[in-house]
Amino acid sequence: MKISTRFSDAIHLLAFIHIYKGQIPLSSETIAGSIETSPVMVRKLMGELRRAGLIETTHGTPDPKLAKATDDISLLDVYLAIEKEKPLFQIDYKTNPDCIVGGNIQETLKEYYNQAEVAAKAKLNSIKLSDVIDTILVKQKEKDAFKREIEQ
Amino acid sequence: MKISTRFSDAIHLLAFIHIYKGQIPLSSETIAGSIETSPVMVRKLMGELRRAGLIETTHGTPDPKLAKATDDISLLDVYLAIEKEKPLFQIDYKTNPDCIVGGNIQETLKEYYNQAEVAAKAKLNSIKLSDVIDTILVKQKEKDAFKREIEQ
DNA sequence: TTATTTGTAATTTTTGTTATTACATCTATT
DNA sequence: AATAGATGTAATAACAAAAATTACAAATAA
Repeated sequence: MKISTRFSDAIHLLAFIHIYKGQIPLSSETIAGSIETSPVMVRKLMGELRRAGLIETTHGTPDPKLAKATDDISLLDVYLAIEKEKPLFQIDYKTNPDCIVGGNIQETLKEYYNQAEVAAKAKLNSIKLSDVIDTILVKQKEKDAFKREIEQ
Repeated sequence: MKISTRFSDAIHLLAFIHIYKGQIPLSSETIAGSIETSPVMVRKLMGELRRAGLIETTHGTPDPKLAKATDDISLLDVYLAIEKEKPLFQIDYKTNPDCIVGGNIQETLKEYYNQAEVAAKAKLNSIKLSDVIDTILVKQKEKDAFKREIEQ
């Protein structure tokens, strides 16, 4: 199949809206240009973020807004908006039920996988969109400073 | 993102070897019957587990052995043997480098994603193959007891 | 030396992801 | 109110990674 970057793209989208709001028109076309994906994909992601209460959009108007402060949106909020109930670690449910291992491995791993998944989610919940945006802006400043340096 | 069922199947394989060792011949055919996959897949997984030092096999002989005690093999050991460097959360590397967001999102998310990944891995490292096997055996005993009950 | 099995490579099949096409619906402007 | 430009969504095609299959050399054990 193909590896999904939807979570990564959704964070990109939110940061983009916050950083470029008021600067350029925020159409799905414009946003898609930054993510380098299709406008349809952007609109689909925005639909999921809207239903999760993270952004507000108006039908027909290219002007999405964040529905909350950037320090009130965690990466877990975004993850859940996009990935929903999808487990982080995939369990093989097609095993031989008549075997001691095949018949009990699912229930067993479900417990242990969940512990690891919760640990990751707790960490995602501690990271806010504001952290991501701050880091992006710092990295950009560093790039600009280095660029000026080698130009002299 | 997301992990295939190979991780799940590898744990299955190790538990199967431990539980059925000496009881039945442990050919890739037999093991594949419990996982409900192909013998070739089993041999591939066994190859990776062998190279990671978790099992010992002999070419031509259907008799794999665990290379360590079951409480000395953690789920993280198995995960790393199978998934190697593969990140738990996928970053979209194809974004517009001329955009502030598109040009810095990868480096930014790499840091934060890694924090979440480490949290999950630390938890996986605390769970041992012995825990998995104990849980499987307890669940089987419970099944057997319940089955006897409704038969009377 | 023969049957069985492992170890691997190469190829095909399967399946989830992304891209594309199409269009109804809404907004804003004239 | 008519038009241009946008969103929201469904349906379909194209694509890419995983799993299954096929094939066979090399090793073991009888």
